[in-house]
Amino acid sequence: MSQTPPDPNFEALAQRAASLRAQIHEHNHRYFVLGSPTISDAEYDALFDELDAIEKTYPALITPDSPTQRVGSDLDERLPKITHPNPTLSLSKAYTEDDIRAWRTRIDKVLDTSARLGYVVEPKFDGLTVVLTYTDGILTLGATRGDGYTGDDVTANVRTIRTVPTRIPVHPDAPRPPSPLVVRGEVVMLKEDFKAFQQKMQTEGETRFINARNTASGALKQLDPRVTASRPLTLYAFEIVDAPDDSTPHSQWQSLSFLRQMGFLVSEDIQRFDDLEAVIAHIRAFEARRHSLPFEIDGLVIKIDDFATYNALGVVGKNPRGAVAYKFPPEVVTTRLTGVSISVGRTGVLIPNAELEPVFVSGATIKQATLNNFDDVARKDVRVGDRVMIKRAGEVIPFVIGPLPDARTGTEQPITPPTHCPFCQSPVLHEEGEVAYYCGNPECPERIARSIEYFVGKGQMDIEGLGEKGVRQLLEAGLIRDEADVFSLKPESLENLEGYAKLKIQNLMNSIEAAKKRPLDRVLVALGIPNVGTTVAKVLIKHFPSLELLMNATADQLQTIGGIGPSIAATVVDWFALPRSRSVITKLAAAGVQMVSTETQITRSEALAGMTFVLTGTLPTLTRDETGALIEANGGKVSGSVSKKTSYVVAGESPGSKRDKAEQLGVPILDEDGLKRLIADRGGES
DNA sequence: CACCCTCGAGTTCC
DNA sequence: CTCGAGGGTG
Repeated sequence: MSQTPPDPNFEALAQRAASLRAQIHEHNHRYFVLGSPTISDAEYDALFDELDAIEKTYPALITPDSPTQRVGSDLDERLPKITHPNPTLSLSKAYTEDDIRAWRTRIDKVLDTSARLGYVVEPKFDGLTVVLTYTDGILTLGATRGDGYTGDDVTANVRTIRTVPTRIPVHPDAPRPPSPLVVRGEVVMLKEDFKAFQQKMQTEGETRFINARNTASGALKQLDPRVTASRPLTLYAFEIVDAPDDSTPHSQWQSLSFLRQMGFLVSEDIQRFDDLEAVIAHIRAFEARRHSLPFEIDGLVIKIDDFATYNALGVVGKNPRGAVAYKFPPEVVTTRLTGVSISVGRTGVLIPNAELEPVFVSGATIKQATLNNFDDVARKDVRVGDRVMIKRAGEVIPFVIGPLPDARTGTEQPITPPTHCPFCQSPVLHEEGEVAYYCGNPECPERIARSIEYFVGKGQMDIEGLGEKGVRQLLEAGLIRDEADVFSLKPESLENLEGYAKLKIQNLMNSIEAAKKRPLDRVLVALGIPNVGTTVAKVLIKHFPSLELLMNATADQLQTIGGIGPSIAATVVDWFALPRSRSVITKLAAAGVQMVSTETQITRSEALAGMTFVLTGTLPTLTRDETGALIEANGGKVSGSVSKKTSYVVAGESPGSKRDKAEQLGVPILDEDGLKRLIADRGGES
């Protein structure tokens, strides 16, 4: 060992280490004792790793009480303690592919061999590790991992978990179990179970259950096993800790089948590889589908398969050398809710938006997230100033999971629905039993801006070159006041506007001209009548093939149409009764916008008549719109959600949850070719 | 009246 | 993509 050279930063690092130790101690206390953490697991890990790194560089800075010197504890003083004869060690962590390769290189040094090694890759469950002891096949002890050496005795609680065999073998013809048999497993709450449980508790006014892991942990540590029994826990077995030598497998991969034979639930998402690069490729692929797993994971564990080799590798510090835990980049982080802004949609609904201290999650810096509605805010009890947990739902849309109430200082401000529209000051409306709060003023400038944005948007009038910014600009310049004014824009008046060059103006004019020929059902959608989207608009136009006719229809007449109930009928009639609506329609007609249905419904065949399709993912050659048009042209229907009634799901590259749902319900799945073949087989046209 | 299916509306970042 | 709510059905 060489002498550590003096470092000008030594003082600063010593201070930093002390501060990290204090922070980690506090968070340990909050997490393990109070059960209410104020930072996310990933942030905790980051603090820990930073301290660990400092101490590795300057071992002189290690103090006996440093959190790095012991394995984290989750002991609960109310429960009886047991001592583990075979302590559970923690695994060294890897955050990058190179970390994994480095792990392999360290192995080579120790073994002094480049022999081919087998690897088993398992999900790293985000739950609680428990140790189960069986004597003559009877479950005699169930204990939490605790700090690895000492755990809580939760035998009675563990027995209530359905996937824990209390007596093995489960099947009479299976081999007799060795005795004693000590098995390690992970107690988790499956995502689906957690969701259902959370919902159930919410209806009973309990909103504390924020994440599956903490809920599972709480459930397992109940003093009354009946409470545990009422919570949907699942145990996955993943390791044989101890058993008489001659009777058990000699590799991890074989132990997993052995555990299955004994009647334990073992995850199906475990694989074995002979090559480290294959392991890495697997990890990369796995990360993409981690969300379609039934349980939460925060990474993958890679183990050397062969026990003899694994044991020969020994232990360094508190980590076995034969395994490594690869951690996914964090997906749940905490940040501060600095404020709430209110937006008004074109329908008048007021939506609270969270303003966040910028934070990096799942590949992007988030500084804003929707809070959906005020019911949600009240249910979660989020307040301005709170530290909140954030994730990106489906990897994309930022989502506020909930506050960390224990991090409050007392200065946080509750969020209440406004009594007046922030844009036009008119009183806010709220129907009893409904979630939404409305600005009821159809002339509200913000609502009008939103309506026009929607009107020119894609899928409606589809005027290219005119987006949100452009609409606001035109409104401010006084060039438009409503939807119809878009059609009377003059090239000359645009010239003075910032950002409008000759070519851009020309393109915009062409686009506006083209919009006059949109089919009537699209015009109807564009008008933005509440509850009238593509489907409803099509139905309405079919029965009332001109705006003139539709405008004069009564609610009773509308209700006779299938799919139109009292609610839609009322909103349609009400909307046409508004002076603003009538004026817009008159102006549109005057501007030359198509106001009658040309009704040359280009149904080329009835090949798909009576069938409903749901689209997900990206197809190789057709766009989403083209696929939909193709299906409709052949008499089929396109729907947004998968159900038992769905005939086919058409899935392309990187499909979403709909594909999984289809598999669940047994709905057949087609690719693009499959769809084309189906149409051709039934005499349709592509 | 309680379900299930379907639709509509709004959603972030770059 | 997800939620809330409308419409229809048993």
